[in-house]
This record gives sequence, C-alpha cells and structure tokens, in this order.
Amino acid sequence: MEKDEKGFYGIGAVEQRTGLSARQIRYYENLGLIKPERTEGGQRRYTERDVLCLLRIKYLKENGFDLKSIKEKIEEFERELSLESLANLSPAELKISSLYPVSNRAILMKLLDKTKDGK
DNA sequence: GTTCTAACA
DNA sequence: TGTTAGAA
Repeated sequence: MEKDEKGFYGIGAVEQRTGLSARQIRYYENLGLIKPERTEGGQRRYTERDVLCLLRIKYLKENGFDLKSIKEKIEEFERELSLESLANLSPAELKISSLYPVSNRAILMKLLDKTKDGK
C-alpha cells in the first residue's frame, strides 16, 4: 500500500503511516477533524496534509488531550483563518461581515451602494 | 484484495 | 474502539 499515481493515500496506507486504525481515521473524519476527498466509487483519498493532521491528533491524544478539546482547537484555528480573510475588507464591509450571516451580506452591500450614489 | 456503511455475542 | 457482515 502506497501513494497512488497522483500522490493520494488509501485508508490502508494511512493506517500504516499513522498507526491509527481505519475505524479511528473514519471516526475523526466524522468529527470534522479531517476532510479527505472521495473517488467516484466513494473511497477516501488522503493527502499528505491529512496524514500530518492525523499524526498531530494522535500525538495530542497520547499526551492526554481528549478528542473534544482537540476538535475545539481545530475549530478555533479555522475561525482565526476566516478572520484573517476579513482583513482585506473595507471598514464598512468588516462591520457588516461580523454582524450578519454570509447569505445576507451581498444584499446589504447592494443597499449600501444604492445609498451612496442614490443621493 | 481493499474499502464502505452500519451495527453490536 | 474493535470487529464483523454484506455490498461495492
């Protein structure tokens, strides 16, 4: 079991490289800790990043962290990433994006534009 | 032969 | 979490 022609790993290869069971690997995916792609047939394809992420999870767990706190850590990290993307917005957009759900921002921005040139 | 989902003597 | 059954 090794990388396929495009650099992806099957779950068997990931088991060997991480020492985690397929059961655990799939379970962690359900918790949202990793998100491997799927083939047309539905088989999971893991990237090198997935493997490294699993190794980190394994390390943290071996050092006393439960899956719940590990999950929170990852979610916190992803929230910070999304916040960084807000750094490219104007002050007005920043206020709007932090107060309203994504689905409404586009509408709000249109209203702001009309307010500006609409006297 | 490997992986998937669902379920549990 | 392990393991197993049946399908893909």
